[in-house]
Amino acid sequence: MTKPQQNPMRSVHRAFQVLSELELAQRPLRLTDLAQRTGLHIATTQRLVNVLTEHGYASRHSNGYTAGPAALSTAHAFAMTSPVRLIARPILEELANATGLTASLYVRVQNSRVLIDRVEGGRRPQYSLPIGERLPLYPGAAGKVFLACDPETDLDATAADLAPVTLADGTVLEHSAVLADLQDVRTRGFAISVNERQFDTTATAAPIVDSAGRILGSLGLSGATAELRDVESSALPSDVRRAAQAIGSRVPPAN
Amino acid sequence: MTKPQQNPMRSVHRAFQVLSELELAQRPLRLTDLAQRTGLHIATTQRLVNVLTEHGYASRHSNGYTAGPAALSTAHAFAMTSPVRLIARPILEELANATGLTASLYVRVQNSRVLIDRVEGGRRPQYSLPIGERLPLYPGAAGKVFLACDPETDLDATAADLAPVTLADGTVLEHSAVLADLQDVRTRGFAISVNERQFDTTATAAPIVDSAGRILGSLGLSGATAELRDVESSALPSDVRRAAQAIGSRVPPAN
DNA sequence: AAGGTTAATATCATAGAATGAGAATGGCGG
DNA sequence: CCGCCATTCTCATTCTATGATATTAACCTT
Repeated sequence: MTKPQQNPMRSVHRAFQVLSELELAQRPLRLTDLAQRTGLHIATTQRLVNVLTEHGYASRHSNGYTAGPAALSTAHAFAMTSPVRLIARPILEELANATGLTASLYVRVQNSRVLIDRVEGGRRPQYSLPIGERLPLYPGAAGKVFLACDPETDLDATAADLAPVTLADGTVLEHSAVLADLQDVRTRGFAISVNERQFDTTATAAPIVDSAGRILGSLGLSGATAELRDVESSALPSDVRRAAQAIGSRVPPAN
Repeated sequence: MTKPQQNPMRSVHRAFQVLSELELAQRPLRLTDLAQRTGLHIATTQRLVNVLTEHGYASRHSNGYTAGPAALSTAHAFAMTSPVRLIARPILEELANATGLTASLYVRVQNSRVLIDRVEGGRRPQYSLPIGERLPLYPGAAGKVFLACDPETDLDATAADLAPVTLADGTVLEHSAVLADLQDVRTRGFAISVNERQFDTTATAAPIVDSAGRILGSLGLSGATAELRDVESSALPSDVRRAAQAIGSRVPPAN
């Protein structure tokens, strides 16, 4: 998606561009497809996927290339070493136990968020392991937080980029609605979403900020909309906000 | 570890070299450390790790760099699309249910194996999620299979590279012992390990081979040594072998 | 706090790697 | 058996990647 068409480290950037397409496709891609999607010359694409494959980040199959197993081991290393994740873990458990809801930890990667860790709250068992899932920044409480709570972000421009957005309940948000939403999140320091990204799911989220003011992640708490009719007036948002602050204060600042 | 110091795609190779060190270290590394470990110039290392960070495959913290969250989402994509994994899943469950043991699926990445999927058998609950763990090829049943069952591999040279090896029970294997072991695995078509990599763990494993004879992975079944005193004479090895063949026969050949 | 030390980033000329056009090979399906 | 599509190879040109050095920033010691 991102096309860093600048000079420096071009081939490396392109390698990750290819990898990103493999990840995005969620199905095997033929070399030609890859070349088309990335906009690179076939020969170039070929050399890049060969390197990716050699290192295990891509795999070749009968019907094309997919992401490779090396990503799994790198992900494992990340999970074992990420300070935010390690610090947040017990707090996720605490939140999930206390509320019976699902506690989730996201970090931002470029223009999306990635689910880093999750503790399911109670009843309904979890069938799929969505950890590692990549989601958009806008619809969804935990995503909005990244946009709204980053002082660097120009909310107006961002809203313009995003709009119009269609939510899971069918609502369509225009520029002004998105902007108002983001501004609201920014001033309140937390976000609430009702049936935004997933129908019948309500969530509240708050930013995890280090002492230097950088956003390290987003802490979300979600459950069935039916069970959360009174989120706005409940203590949940401030609970989440407090928990997020607790995490942030324990993570040493990046520099 | 691998140093592809050839000309083509040098910078991309180096990028993965850096990433590999980050993964291996399992702790934050400072830029200088990274440069030393990879043998690259500091300036070069810096540019590479910046690109990695920009794409989310590395993260910067107060005390150095670690692997980054993008690896998680790529890993997720891999898990959702890998044919071997998808095909093997039900068979892992079946094996684990039938035997009460732990069924594991590994694939090879360069000179190591990565745990792709696992179904725990019965009693003892699993505390850590070791999926993604990177292990050596030699000690351990599931690893040996990759070396022994690949007709391309020169067992004698491989044994020479490996020896001497110290097992978890303290045994030290010299060249001849390793060679004999590998040859045995090759002729029998499955491997057995007792207290080799983990003390008090016994395992048996067989290669997953596609119709073209390429090794796609390794299927292992493991449990406490005490419960598996009679593996050699039991039906387990051939059960595993049969299951591995079943998987292999359902995966379309790579080309 | 201030000075000394180490780490991270910027600058720049040169070498050589990366690129893309096209040709050649290899597989697959008809 | 033949033609088609995907992949791999070849090669000259250009621009990117490199590494020595200089600069800035962070850190720790006292």
